[in-house]
Amino acid sequence: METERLLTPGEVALMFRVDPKTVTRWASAGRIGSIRTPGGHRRFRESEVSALLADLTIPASQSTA
Amino acid sequence: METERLLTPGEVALMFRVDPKTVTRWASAGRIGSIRTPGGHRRFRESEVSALLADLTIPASQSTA
DNA sequence: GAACAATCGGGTAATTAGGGAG
DNA sequence: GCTGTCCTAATTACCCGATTGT
Repeated sequence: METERLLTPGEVALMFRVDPKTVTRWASAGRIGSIRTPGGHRRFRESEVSALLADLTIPASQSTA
Repeated sequence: METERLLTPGEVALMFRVDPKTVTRWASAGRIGSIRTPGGHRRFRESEVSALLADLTIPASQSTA
């Protein structure tokens, strides 16, 4: 089995440079998949977060011509 | 975990001494790389911004010779 | 059981996005 | 062509006290 690395809201917040509450809001809005602990805290799949971050990343168009 | 430092439009605007709107236009024009949050807000790589800022900073030719 | 940091939930200000006219 | 300002709507950030995780 492959051990999927899980990230906390704080970790994801650091990656996107947003508030942990914002990450929670994304999960509530269904913009990102989340896993809840028995206590109600959210965890996020590292692969999904990385993919989302990469997908939303727009490189600069080099126009040094 | 290696986390790339990201900057908000407002922070970049302060660095360049321009309006945040102008920074947004640079991103739209592809003149600077950008990362969008799932909510649509932009974030910028600190390293890229610094490099661009340094590139625009033309040091007065040292005429010490 | 106790302590600490982080996350939970809800509510309110600040920032940002997008279009338009100067 | 580029930038700063005005507008409205959406998103995000910080406030609180209570619960969860380590």
